[in-house]
Amino acid sequence: MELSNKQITVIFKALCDENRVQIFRILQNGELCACHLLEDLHLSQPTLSHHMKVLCDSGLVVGRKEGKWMHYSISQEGAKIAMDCLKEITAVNKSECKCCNK
Amino acid sequence: MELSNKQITVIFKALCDENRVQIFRILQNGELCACHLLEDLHLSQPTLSHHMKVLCDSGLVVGRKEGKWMHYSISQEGAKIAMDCLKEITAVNKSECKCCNK
DNA sequence: AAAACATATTGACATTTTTCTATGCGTATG
DNA sequence: CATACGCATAGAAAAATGTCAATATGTTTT
Repeated sequence: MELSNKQITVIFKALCDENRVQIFRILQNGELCACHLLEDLHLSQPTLSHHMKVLCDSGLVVGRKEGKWMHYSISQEGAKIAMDCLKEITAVNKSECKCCNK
Repeated sequence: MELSNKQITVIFKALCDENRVQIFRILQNGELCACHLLEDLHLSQPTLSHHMKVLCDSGLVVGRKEGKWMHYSISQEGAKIAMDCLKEITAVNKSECKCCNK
């Protein structure tokens, strides 16, 4: 995959804000339009719109436009990419310490 | 496990900064003390210290004090918790849309 | 065509985060 | 024991992020 440091930060920014984490919890019950998400969150509509953009940019959430509604859902492909990325970045190649060879 | 939204943000903040992602890449080659990390990064010593605190708070990195040196390494337990957390938060229980039943 | 509705964008402001210099603290070493 | 060394903390400035009110855009409905 070979994601850049910058790309990795974009993915995990999705999970760096409490409101966005809460949005994941809500979307776990299925696709939802923005106006219904808004009902469950103490946020203004523009703020929610901003968070949904961050989430879509991360790839962990996808939006589907239907008429005047935007339906958002958790992306399983995005989740897989994030998981692979997390696994890759936390993998250790060597365990001995270069400083003291322990 | 049942982590709070706040706790989840603390974990993934580790990966929301390019310098911190780079620190993971360096630590993949094994445990390293702060002064050696510093050589590979364009950061002041206090800034690195700040980032190492964020990383340790996330649980993805652990520090080991040895004399006047702090040795940092990627925590496999922390990585497992983060992966479980990511898997949990992106899991979908239902897939139909409550708005339009699609 | 006008009005209503759902969402996005703009611009301003507050908060948080990143970064640095200066300094403090503990440990080792001459 | 004084000095040097490695790292952490404090405090301040700059940059990024989160937030809202106002407004724009696009779609549906009357």
